[in-house]
Amino acid sequence: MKQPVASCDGRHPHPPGGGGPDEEKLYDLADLFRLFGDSTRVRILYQLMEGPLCVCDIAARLDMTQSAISHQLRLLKQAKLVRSRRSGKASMYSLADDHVRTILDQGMEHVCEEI
Amino acid sequence: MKQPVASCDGRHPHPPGGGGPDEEKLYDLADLFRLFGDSTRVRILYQLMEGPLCVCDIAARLDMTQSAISHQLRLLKQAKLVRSRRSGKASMYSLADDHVRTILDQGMEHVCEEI
DNA sequence: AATATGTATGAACGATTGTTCATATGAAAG
DNA sequence: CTTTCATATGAACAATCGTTCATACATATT
Repeated sequence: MKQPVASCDGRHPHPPGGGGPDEEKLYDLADLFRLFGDSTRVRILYQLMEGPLCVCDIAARLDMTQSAISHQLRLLKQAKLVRSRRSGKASMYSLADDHVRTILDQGMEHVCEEI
Repeated sequence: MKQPVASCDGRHPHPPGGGGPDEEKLYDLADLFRLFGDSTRVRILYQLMEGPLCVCDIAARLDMTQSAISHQLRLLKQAKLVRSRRSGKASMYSLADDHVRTILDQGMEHVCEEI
């Protein structure tokens, strides 16, 4: 199902073979967006924009179970969208970098303009 | 399950009630990203970045059935990410606006940097 | 009108996903 | 060590999703 080559230099309209641009990277791109494509995860990320939070605080703010939040945080962490550090018996989570903010902002901008 | 209020002015850390920022808009945001969260749709959009295409051409380029592509195009059109115009018996699809390009570029940038 | 070509769509099916439940792991307090 | 509090995780289940198949609709050609 997957096509072969890919790179990230850009600048290659459609390589003679005809697959399309950056074929393989497109799957990574979809994987990235898929993580932002769930309301629970988006709400978690937005909570973290205000600063680090532990799991139970996020769960409380979102009125969801600790388990549900923890599962989603695991996905976000795997994708390096959030970081975590132990603090006593709590785990403090925070946004991994400004990329996350940028992507959320861009998306929110689009949703709000909504021609 | 859904929380009440929302707006898009930004600038309100967390309204006293305690839901979070822009509660309702966050669902729209997730819905938007969800559309970018599928490799078929992302590949379609990338093909359209090079210019308008009819359904069967997209299907051919992506080596998928016409039906599969048509179904996805319907979703993309509903979300106003693509436009379509009839041209003879073919339907020509194109990106709806530059927002789509921006979001794809932003995402691709992140995937390519990938710290 | 009949045929051919391109597109749209409903139903069905398999696969993926998000939540819950139960339980395990980790860390601090008694 | 035992208990308590916070977090992590595997299994299971319902819901959602993407593709296929069959078929309907639309436009052009003969």
